[in-house]
Amino acid sequence: MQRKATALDVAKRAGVSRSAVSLVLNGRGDGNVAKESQDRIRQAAADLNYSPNPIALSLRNQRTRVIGIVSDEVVVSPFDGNIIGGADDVARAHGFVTVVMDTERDASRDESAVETLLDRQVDGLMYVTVGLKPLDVPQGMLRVPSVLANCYDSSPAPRLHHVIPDEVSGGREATEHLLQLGHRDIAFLAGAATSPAVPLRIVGHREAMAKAAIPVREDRVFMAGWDINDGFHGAMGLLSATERPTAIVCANDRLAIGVALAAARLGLSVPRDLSIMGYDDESRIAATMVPALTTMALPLREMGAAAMSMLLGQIEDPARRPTSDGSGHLETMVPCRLVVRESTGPVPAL
Amino acid sequence: MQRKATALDVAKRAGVSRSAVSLVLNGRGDGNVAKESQDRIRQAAADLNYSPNPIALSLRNQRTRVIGIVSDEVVVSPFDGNIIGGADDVARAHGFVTVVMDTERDASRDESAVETLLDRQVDGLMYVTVGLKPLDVPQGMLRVPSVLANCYDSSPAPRLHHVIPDEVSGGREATEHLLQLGHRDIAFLAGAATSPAVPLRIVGHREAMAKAAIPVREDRVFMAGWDINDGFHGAMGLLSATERPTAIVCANDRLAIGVALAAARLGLSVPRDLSIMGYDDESRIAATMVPALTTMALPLREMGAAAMSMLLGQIEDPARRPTSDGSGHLETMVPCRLVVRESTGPVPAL
DNA sequence: TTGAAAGCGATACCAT
DNA sequence: ATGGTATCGCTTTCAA
Repeated sequence: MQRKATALDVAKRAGVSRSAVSLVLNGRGDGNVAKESQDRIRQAAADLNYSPNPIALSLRNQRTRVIGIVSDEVVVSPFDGNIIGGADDVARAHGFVTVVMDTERDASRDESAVETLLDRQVDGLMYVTVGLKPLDVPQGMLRVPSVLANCYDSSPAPRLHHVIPDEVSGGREATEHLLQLGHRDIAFLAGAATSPAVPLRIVGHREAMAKAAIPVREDRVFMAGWDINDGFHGAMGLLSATERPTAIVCANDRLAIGVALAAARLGLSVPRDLSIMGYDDESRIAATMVPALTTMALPLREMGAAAMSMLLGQIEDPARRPTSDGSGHLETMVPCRLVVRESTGPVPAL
Repeated sequence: MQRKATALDVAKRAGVSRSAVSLVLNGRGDGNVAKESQDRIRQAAADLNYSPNPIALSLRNQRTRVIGIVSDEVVVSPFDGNIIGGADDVARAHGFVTVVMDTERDASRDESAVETLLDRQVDGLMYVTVGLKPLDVPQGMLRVPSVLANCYDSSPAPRLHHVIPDEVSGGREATEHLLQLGHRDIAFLAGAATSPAVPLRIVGHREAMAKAAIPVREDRVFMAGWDINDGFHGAMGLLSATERPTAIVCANDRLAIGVALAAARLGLSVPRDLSIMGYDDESRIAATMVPALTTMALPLREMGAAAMSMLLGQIEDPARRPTSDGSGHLETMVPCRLVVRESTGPVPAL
């Protein structure tokens, strides 16, 4: 592997000095360097396939064009992977590179991940979580421009901008979809109590029911958990009763799988006898379920992109960083998206 | 954010020169610097919370301690995420950081991802794929130490070391597990034809059947696809026939979900009437299925760790890089791991 | 219009 | 034993 061409090589070939090369290649040639020299320099650079050494640039400019991303569990999750994908797209488009450190659900690794990244001189930081949650913001994040994606500063006076999904309207629109199909007895399997998304979605559900003037039966709304077996057991309880709901909204697509399993075991046909809604639009799951799952898609890519745009904005214009006086608008809320497939249908005739 | 301490700051505080600081902090103090000065230097470094600037180090040493990882689709996959997790663990333990670029299934982005990474002066490269596959190795990977994880050089004379799972024994052991439970009529839903893992697992299946002296019915082994609906339709065909298999091996856990759905719809109880095996041990799926899935776990973390160890070895000792004469052992095969849960059981009595 | 020189932070060689 | 100096590759200021 022969050494890459440096600015000096280009200068020699063009018969000028390094400074001239630098000026021209950075668009500040006009008025400083003779038109003719400019051409020679550009030609030489092209010949040698020159591009400046980013390491040297970083050292010189004190900016690395690297964004550090800390994630609580990307590497095992199809979810926030998409947030990172959206963020990375935006970063790449601006000539930045992302370095992600995953703490694998071990919050005690947060600080050290941030320090490692800071040590590497990242220009900005982003913290991404799989599920919506309050975050005990690592100290280091306050030292450089930073944003939060799918989580929010848990301190009394939030200091960082965050981007989160609009869970209330997500819950509301899910229920509204079912309402429009004529359902009146709708159950809501709401995930696990630890997630702040849960109460928000329930609020949305209640709003929709209230608007339709339908009372919410308390035994129809409960925390089930997040996994297939949770959905299964929740549904078995709901569906074995003499009076069973005609539709079930699940807090994620895996719960919906459990519900579908339960329905099949009980001889119920979906969506003829029972409508099922998922949440997340999990890739490789929702679209290929049998029947294909109607679900509420989380706007993960958009969230990642929005968070990164916000961050890059702060980096290039430090004035945009949130002020410590707690003023200003620190929240971006992205709407969820209803995806209608085949697991929901008209309410069965009585 | 006040500036970080530099070697010069430490030198001043200790009343010595930068060189002395460098020597001492790199363990080459003895014989060069007075014991007393050494102590003062170490003390000063601790006081100032000094650590060398990695950017400056990179420029100076021409090594960045950054490993570039190109992945074909991590960000949407719970699978190779684990490979990367395993790789990252090892890298971190050696003071390296990983930068991953995901091409999101667009092979035309391979070269540019590699170039971006190379441009950033990574010390080594790793290419990771979700499923086993031959790889058209990006040119750039030949310019620095590189390894392949879950894929292999498709060229006639492989130039890069690769780490892959032992699919043949995976297929064999899956079938053997069922054989031990007394099953004789075993179906094999084998994924999609495009994956090289498919024929390998089938070979394993046939080996196991042959060893048990059971003829393989050709209508019992076929490519179904990789998704839930594929498993469902495959199983509906298999299970609606008058003579149905007592066990089905699936090429992944999502297929197994489809099979379970079909079984439930047909009123078949698992594992009483039908045993189902998955493959992958996909997180959040296999362990929480109803019933919990017996499955063949892919050794993803181990593969990532093995690949990274290999790579770091090559970086610190270039002599270990594969020679272009095609000699040497370029393959590391990692065994799969049977995980027995509840979806498999004794063959039903006739 | 051009080139020489300083500096970003660290290491290694070479005098002293 | 110690400190001065060149070097890594680049940008920027300043003199010519």
